[in-house]
Amino acid sequence: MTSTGPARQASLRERNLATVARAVVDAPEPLSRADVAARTGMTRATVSTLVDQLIEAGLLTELPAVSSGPGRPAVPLAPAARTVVGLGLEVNVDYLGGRVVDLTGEVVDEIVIAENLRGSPAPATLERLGHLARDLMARARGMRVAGAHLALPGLVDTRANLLRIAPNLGWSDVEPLALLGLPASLPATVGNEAKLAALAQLWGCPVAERASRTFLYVSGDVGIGAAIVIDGALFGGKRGWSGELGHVTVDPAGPTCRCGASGCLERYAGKEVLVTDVGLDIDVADDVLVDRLSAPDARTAVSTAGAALGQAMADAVNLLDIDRVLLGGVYTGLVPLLRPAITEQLRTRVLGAPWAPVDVVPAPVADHAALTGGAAASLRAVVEDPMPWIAAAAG
Amino acid sequence: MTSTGPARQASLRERNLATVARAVVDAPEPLSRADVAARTGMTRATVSTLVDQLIEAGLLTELPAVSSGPGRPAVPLAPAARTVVGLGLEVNVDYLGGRVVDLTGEVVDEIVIAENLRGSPAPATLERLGHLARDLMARARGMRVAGAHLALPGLVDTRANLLRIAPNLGWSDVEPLALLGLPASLPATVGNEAKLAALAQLWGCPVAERASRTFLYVSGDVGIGAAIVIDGALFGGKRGWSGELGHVTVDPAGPTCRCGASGCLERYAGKEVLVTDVGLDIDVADDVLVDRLSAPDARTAVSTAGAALGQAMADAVNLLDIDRVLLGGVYTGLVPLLRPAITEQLRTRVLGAPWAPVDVVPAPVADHAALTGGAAASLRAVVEDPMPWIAAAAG
DNA sequence: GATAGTTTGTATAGCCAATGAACTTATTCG
DNA sequence: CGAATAAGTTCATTGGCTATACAAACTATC
Repeated sequence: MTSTGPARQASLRERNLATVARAVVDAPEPLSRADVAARTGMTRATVSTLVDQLIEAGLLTELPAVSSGPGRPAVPLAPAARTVVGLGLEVNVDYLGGRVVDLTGEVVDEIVIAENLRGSPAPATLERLGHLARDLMARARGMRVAGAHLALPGLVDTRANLLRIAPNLGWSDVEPLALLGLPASLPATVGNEAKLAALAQLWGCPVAERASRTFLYVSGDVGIGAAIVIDGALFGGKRGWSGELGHVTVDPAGPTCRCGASGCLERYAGKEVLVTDVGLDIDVADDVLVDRLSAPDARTAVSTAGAALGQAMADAVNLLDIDRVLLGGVYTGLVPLLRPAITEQLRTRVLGAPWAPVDVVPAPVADHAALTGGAAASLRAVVEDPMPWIAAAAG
Repeated sequence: MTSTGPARQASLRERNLATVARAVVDAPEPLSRADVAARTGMTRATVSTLVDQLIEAGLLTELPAVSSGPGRPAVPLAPAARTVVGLGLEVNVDYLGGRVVDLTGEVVDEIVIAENLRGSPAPATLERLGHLARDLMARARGMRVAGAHLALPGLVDTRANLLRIAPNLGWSDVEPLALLGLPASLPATVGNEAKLAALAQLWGCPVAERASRTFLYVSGDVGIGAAIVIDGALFGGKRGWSGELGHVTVDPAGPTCRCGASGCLERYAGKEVLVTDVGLDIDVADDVLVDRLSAPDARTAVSTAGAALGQAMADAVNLLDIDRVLLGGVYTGLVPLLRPAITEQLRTRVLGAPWAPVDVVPAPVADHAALTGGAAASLRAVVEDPMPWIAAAAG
């Protein structure tokens, strides 16, 4: 209730350090101190001291100076490689794994174990993942791990780091962090798989490829999750349960869903429906499914799913006023097939469509995006608040 | 793209002034300087200088000291009455008007003209409203008008202050601010009626009655608009077109909507449908309609509308993770009638419902809420950034 | 009814961080 | 080689918050 805290002198430092760090990390190409000053409006003197601190803390590095034109050549700055890293973890129906990413966005290390985890025992599986995570951390010796984010396919209470229910894993009411057994000093949180994957689209790839800062990310798998990103910020809702697109009603008279309601999107466009429509097994690889759905006799299956997806998306767009949708998960490869039906729905059902059509594109980061997103989220926290790292480096 | 600006020393002042102003304005009862210090974490010395400036600027006042218990009696602080005011304006299908509100939340003055404005000519009507607004400003001589917000029932591009389309007025592509002819020095914006009404729920009533800071406000009239408020901030979407709940699809095979799509919520729970269901005219007063819908023979009409409303709300809640819905407009009085059908839908369709049921309550501010909300929005801007007012008072 | 006790509000010295202007450094161009 | 140019650094100055001490205004008690 009580607004934001007081602004002390130290707050100035905090904010300006973050501003400088952001400027360098988010820049498409290396900036000099002078560039940063011009871009942020600070004086070169201020930027200089801040940059020095960020270098000292291991968050930025100086690249070799290159001279172009008259004047003293600029010293280009870039995020430091392999000094501070983030750890992304995930358990999903068909694999479990971890990925280590550094501030440059490079994947430093990863372990991914493909395996069917439907109905696996939560404690044992999470203990295995914890072991895997500790292995990764041991292999990252010399680098400081900023934090870990665990992605799970289900309803995660982000305030309590509690998994309420993950229907496809068959898990419910799990406290995953306790079972992982990570060092207590490591900031760790649990998040929904789709939301962390969305963050990967925002930060987890080279700057040029990054998604615009406002979009809806839709992740198709057995369940259909979504994440809402507005102006570079994830919109999680009150408990982090936003984006349950899979249970938006497509037709109230439709088939019953696992969730107990009727006519949910999942029953029209979920992976289970897609595979059975074309006579495949749920464990089929995504590219095989895409191939099979490209065949002429799969056209009605595809257009039915696309229409349902488009209808649900239209509802979301009408509620949220978003003009860009990224399709991830199984849908990534299906974009060309699904797009006609989707855009038709968006065109007719979105009230604002005449003035700004909605873009539907495949998600740029596809490969285990939630792992990258989880790692990137930890790193983002460092960029947004570098002060603790300065203090630690000085101490 | 380029992050936030630099933090100068002056930024500290700006932020702390805002923090103090917020603390006093949002407090349920008057706070002393010492209270503010304790609550914000600043020192009494700092708070003292800041409070003095805010008093000087006419934003706060000292109330007579009351002594209770030992020690020097505290001087209670409160928002100043009738010094700075906000102006809310609105054109809707059945009236046009303006309202002047001060920092205490009191309505200082208002002019409301009940009148059927469907199909009225936009330029003439807005010029009339402009005249009315100038009258109100003249009558508020001695008070400083912080800003004006015009509420319109339609798609408003909040970045360009452009009305794209207001189907119920029959207006399209209007630039309302130019037609109002307000003084150029007055900050003025145009907004959607439902969104400004939602802001009234947040700020426009005595603190105790204020809605919690996260809710969905649904305004039922001919159209059905909604506004999403998360943590005290309106979620407008990219252009301010969020909350088009009236065009969420209830049944893709349903009747055709004015918007061209089929089965929109508006066709099940809009006022037009409600009145024709019970044989009334569209111009009927809201309380007459409520009375008529309370009759036993209106039960199916009510439950059909409630179920549709509940289904659309469930979609919204699944996407947004909000656990409180305020019903405004015609719906305010219908809450007891509609609630059973609505909550049934929410209970079965909202994925998170087992862990946190959704509250459905009538909106606390009902009477021309958009007027109050528009005025309150201007005042909120003053509270959130008092610095310019300090400077003006000093100069 | 004077005095101790308590809390509010104000004054003053000190500190921290950003500024601006001058200065140094490193390059290109003529 | 020197003039021009731009990057980065140094340093006195300024603004704003903190801490500490102090003045003010009240209650409670002997």
